[in-house]
Amino acid sequence: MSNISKNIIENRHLYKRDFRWRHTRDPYEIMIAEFMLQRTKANQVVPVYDDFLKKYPDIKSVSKADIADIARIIRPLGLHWRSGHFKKAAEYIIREYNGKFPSSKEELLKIPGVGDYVAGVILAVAFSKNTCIVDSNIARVLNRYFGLDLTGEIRRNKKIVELSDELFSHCNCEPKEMLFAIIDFSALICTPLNPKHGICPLKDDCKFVK
DNA sequence: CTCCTGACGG
DNA sequence: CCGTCGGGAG
Repeated sequence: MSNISKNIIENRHLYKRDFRWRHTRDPYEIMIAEFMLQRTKANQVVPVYDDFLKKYPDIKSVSKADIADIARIIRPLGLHWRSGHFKKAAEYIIREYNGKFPSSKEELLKIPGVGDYVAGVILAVAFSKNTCIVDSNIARVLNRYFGLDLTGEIRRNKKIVELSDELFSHCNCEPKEMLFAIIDFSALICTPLNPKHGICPLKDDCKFVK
């Protein structure tokens, strides 16, 4: 495990991506990005994220927003039922926490629209807390690397969750660095179709290649 | 056709 | 635990 963890960080330059939402530790800006990124490609989110923060720069402005206007802004992303989450989450945080984000997973999970993944990202990025984070990409990488041969919806598989937990606990870096590194690795190298084995820094230890 | 930094209701 | 939501890109 320390091997894959180390390799993913050290070869970061091979698959580095950069996004605006990675330059903030403001939980509000992180939450907005994560809402938009659910089942959605990051490049697709870029212009929408800019538009959204321009109109709704802080949590108070969203709490007073017109949901129809939010829906209009995020329409290019699909999954339009998400538009309600933005306002409900903002209202909830203002009502329960006077506008200041809580820093425990238990509390974060009570925020409308915030599930296991978004809560984990907020903890890791905004509060530098090492927590288990599993998305469909991370699950795919671990499934392949360790030769688990799982199919279908593998994100909630117990073994995958354990491995991800180990992966993050073995990283001697900010948890967000591991998060961004493995997501970029999975998006650019360990792709769903036609993974790029030729330039993959993990191929020597990866059971999927063999 | 599959897939995208998932969350929710049933 | 499982089906579903969704537009856009490849």
